[in-house]
Amino acid sequence: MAKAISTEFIQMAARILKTLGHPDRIKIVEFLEHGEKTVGQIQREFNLLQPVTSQHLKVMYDRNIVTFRQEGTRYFYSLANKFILKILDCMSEVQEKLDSGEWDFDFSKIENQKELV
Amino acid sequence: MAKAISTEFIQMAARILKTLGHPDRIKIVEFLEHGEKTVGQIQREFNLLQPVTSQHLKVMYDRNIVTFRQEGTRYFYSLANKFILKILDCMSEVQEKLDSGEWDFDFSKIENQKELV
DNA sequence: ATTAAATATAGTAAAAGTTTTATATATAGG
DNA sequence: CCTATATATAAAACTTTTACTATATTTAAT
Repeated sequence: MAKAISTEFIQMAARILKTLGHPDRIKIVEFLEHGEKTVGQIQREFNLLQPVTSQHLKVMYDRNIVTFRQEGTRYFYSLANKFILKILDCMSEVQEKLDSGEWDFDFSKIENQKELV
Repeated sequence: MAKAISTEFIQMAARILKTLGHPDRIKIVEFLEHGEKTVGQIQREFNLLQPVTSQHLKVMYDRNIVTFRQEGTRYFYSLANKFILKILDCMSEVQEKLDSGEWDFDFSKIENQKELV
């Protein structure tokens, strides 16, 4: 059983989880695990529109998920902290368990859902 | 470096992360780690309104984060899968690192933020 | 100077999430 | 049967996200 989590930390964690709660952004963050990438590389990798890519990156920058350095006209983005790495580890660990059949999820309820409330 | 994450899994993970990206819901889920709880227990623990509590639980039920059993007029909620436990572990691990000073975050950017886009 | 490339920013409409207040449902107890 | 308790559901107002289109900014190259 893990130790209880403090209030300030919860606020921050909620922000980060919420922000990562978007398929594009999970993909981007996972891509960045392989090293820093330019906006163009990210955009092409996932077939995103340029402004969408920039916007995702901006949101993640504002929430301390990614950081960047500029080189000429290029912006190289990379992961901003180790929490993100932990979450990525967590996700791939879970996926392994699912793939191996060790764990099983019932996704039936969460398919094709739009609004919930 | 973790293994790449599959598309279907990403969809599901995004849903779960997004849903957990709310302070009340992180607290609730962490509370449920200690064992099943009734709506009333949760509500009192965190000083939430009853409908708010029910709604959080409904959203989390719909997204396969919690499950419940009914006993008379009481509903006992509990965690629905191990992914959630992993995420909780991940969070408390990160908090430990922060507490111990081993890791350091810069939260300056994310304080008092409302809209980002 | 002019143009092209890379990226950011702005604006807006639509969708989703949140909060609050009110009400309904179901079960247990008298 | 009647009432109280526990919880769910509904509806409305509000806030935040998302997606899209258009435009601005900056740097590099000619």
